[in-house]
Amino acid sequence: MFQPLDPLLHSELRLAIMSLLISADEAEFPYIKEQTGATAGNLSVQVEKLATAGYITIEKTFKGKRPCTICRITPAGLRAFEEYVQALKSYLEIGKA
Amino acid sequence: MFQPLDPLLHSELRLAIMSLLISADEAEFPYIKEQTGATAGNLSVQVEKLATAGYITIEKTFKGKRPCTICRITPAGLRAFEEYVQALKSYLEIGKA
DNA sequence: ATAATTTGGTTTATAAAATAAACTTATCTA
DNA sequence: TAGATAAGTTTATTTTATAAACCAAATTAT
Repeated sequence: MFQPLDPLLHSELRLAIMSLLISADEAEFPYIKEQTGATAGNLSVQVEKLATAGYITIEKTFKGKRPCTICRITPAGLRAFEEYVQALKSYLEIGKA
Repeated sequence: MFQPLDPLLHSELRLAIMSLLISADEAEFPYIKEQTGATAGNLSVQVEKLATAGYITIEKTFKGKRPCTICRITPAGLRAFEEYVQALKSYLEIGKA
């Protein structure tokens, strides 16, 4: 009946992060922060969780002299996102099939 | 960019409950329990939360001699669900619009 | 030059949420 | 009548989300 929802993706902020990375394919920490409206602390924690799960990668480089954290989605992350969307449909597609 | 997700609906179990009630329009506690696979305790708590928010009603009657708890969705609940689905789309519809 | 501010974060503590375990009451059944 | 089952509720535990506090380096102001 209802397919289980990946708890890692069923989170407003983490879902937003994944959504951004899918369309942008690469994004800097401050940009994600701005787009999601998250605090830096919260974002840091959630990004770390996604990386630990292998859904994204975190590259720490420099932009001139300032540190620059770049996030990218992984193939596993993309798959997980797609499965999550499929699972969600079992809750949303009312009376269909 | 991303629309906020009603935290009351952004929960696997509560979303399943709402989904059931939308298609069934009326459901008994044990039926919801069976369909969602939730424990009675968890279900009791979550159903109570939805009722407190005015998203569903809880009618306590009897079926023969045994107690029987019937849940129904309210117009406000239906609206909230629809808004939730709309909001979700801002996270899922990648690269569209 | 150095003090204050801003940038770019991380770590840690707190608040909220989900979940299950334990309990209650009443009804069947052996 | 003793034990099991049904139908929940209440309470406790665990997990999660979130924000507050912190840190280091770079920039700006005095």
